[in-house]
Amino acid sequence: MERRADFIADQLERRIFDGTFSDGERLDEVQLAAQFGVSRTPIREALQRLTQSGLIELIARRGAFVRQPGPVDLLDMFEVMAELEAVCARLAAERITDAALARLADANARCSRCVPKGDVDGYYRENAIFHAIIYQQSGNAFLEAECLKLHRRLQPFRRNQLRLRGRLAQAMGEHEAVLAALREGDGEKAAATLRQHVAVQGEKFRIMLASRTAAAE
Amino acid sequence: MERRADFIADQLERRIFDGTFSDGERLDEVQLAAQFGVSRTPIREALQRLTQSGLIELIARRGAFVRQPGPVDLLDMFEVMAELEAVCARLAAERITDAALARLADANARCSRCVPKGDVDGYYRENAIFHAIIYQQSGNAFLEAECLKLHRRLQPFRRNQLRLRGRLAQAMGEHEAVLAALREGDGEKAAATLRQHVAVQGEKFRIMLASRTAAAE
DNA sequence: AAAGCTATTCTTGTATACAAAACGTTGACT
DNA sequence: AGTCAACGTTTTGTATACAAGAATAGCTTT
Repeated sequence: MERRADFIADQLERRIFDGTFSDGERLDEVQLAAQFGVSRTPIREALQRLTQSGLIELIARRGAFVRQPGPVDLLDMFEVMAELEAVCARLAAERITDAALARLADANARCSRCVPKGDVDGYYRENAIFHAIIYQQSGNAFLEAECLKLHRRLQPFRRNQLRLRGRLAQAMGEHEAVLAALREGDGEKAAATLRQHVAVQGEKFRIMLASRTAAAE
Repeated sequence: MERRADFIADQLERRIFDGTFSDGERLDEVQLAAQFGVSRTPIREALQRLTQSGLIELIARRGAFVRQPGPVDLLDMFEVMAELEAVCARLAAERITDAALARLADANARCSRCVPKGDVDGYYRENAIFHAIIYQQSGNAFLEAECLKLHRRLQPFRRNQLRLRGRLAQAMGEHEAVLAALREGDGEKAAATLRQHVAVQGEKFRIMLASRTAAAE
């Protein structure tokens, strides 16, 4: 919306993602205002924008508190992401165009070229394109928007997952399987494959949760 | 968040829903401020809150514009609602408690008592509870929250649908089928039944869209 | 007379000043 | 000494004042 509030919201979002702000921390308006060299007004607008993404919780007359998702939250979010992508795949299987299939194959090819180089950043970029094409080809603009929103929100937590040994190659195989199912127009197969592909990324947090609850006993 | 901004956001939301503000209309800040007897500040905060629900589009240095969803948008949203509820049902089939099954049966019983009386409001209230229990029993708090958000957003468009002849009785039957599937722990059956139950509500807008495109040719 | 440019005005974006509520601290009372 | 209450401080919520960009209208020019 506004120039400065927009910029500030982006900056704050980045700092929440990279852990500069820890969970539960209260963000002081005047302090942030001084830090950005602006008044409290654009700070407050930025904070409101961030509640929208769920990164911040705004409690009346108490202030803005950083809301870092815990393992349980992340597990839930990955589960929903997996289901939403599965829906996209199922719908796309019937609605996808030949041109889009070609673009999917392209993104996949560029993806696989990154694997031997160990180019995680490059892989991640092309991977995002691959998924975005499937969202779009669902033919449902609302679904597409929701998927992009959640994908973006989970981004920082998914990157770590990609660095695990052998995960890149495995993911490539899953991409190929999804593409093949879409080519065949087999919606259920595409959905199941993509659901599993995404659900795997949540496993890390399931393990983290399991070890934590075990330690608490 | 804030007392007045919160109230104002609710009021504006109501006016958008009931059609007081038409699609594309620009909302003047000073005019609204005068109308509510407050300054521009809480008005601006309320408007920001409404962008979050997608009811308003905020364009930089141009103002706030009402975004009434068209038939295409509604069709997409109902499709996503159907899929999300299907996911809830599938997950709930494995995770639901006996107590929750009893509450579902209760809500259903209260629902069916409203049908012969033609009590649409009562039906709608109990119907919302029925669906909310299924969201909750998915065991996924994030999914539950997303479902509640979308359900709430679609509320004004669903009510009209309920007034169609025979729809209430038909919907009751679908509720019973979902409950039965959940009792059996048959996730796929519960998902398919609930998906269809919700998808029917989007049909009205598909017809509206079809007649509109036909008229344009 | 029409088109383009400029100036004025209207509206949004930001800063500051003020009000009210919540928190912490200190003091009095039991 | 402990607890509760009142006061002061800090911080959020709201109002108003100011700045900057966008729309519009009027003027000039061709």
